[in-house]
Amino acid sequence: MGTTPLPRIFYARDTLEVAKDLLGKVLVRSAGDRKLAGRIVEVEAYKGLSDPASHAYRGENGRARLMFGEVGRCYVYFVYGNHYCVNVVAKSSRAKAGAVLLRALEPLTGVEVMRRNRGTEDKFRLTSGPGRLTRAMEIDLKLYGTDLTKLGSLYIGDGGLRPEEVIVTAARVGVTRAGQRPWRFLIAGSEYVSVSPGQGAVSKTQLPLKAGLPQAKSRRYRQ
DNA sequence: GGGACGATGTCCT
DNA sequence: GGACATCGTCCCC
Repeated sequence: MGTTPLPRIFYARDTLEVAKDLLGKVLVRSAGDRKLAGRIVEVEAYKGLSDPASHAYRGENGRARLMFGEVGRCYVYFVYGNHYCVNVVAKSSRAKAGAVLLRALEPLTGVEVMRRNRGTEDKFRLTSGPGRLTRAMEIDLKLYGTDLTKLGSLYIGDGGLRPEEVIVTAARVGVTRAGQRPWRFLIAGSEYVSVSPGQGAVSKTQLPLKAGLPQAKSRRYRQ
């Protein structure tokens, strides 16, 4: 699992569909002789020109230009003077721009390096948040524009949901410019998500999530 | 050219 | 629950 990069056609579909299908896939960071990897458990979709919360909302300018280009590349940006966030460009052929923000991972490979990078031993907090996961995985602006469909310093490998896993749909986090659009998707019951739907930050004792939350159909991407 | 603020995380109370 | 770190962008002088 996670050794073959997803092909470009995976990303050439509706942004919301790609977002949901990215759950369970594996983000891989190769840095020198090190390999860091984590399973994607939480994402958010940003729909370009029709989405006031998207950096692409104001048009094809500056850093956002990338979201109007080739799908399957990564859009990295810097926020709050402290953190990097990583997105994947994904959109149907009709859409002008679109991207999926990676919000949380389940650490798989290189956990000790991630602990060092994050300065904490708590495995549930190493990669449970967009800023945390980039810190753990050593992702910054140098990787802006990296082609994630090629075996390289950063790519997304195959994988999928386990049969019992269900996708939960929720409002996006930290978004102030668009009304509450239910464009956040996470794996129900994962102990590695950032913010549980309708609650504050996730702590170990609040988990696992159980049924009763609004849900989207669980589905698998066919290789 | 400058000021406000953000797709956040951490520490403190 | 709230302050604040800290800087790239955007938007409006």
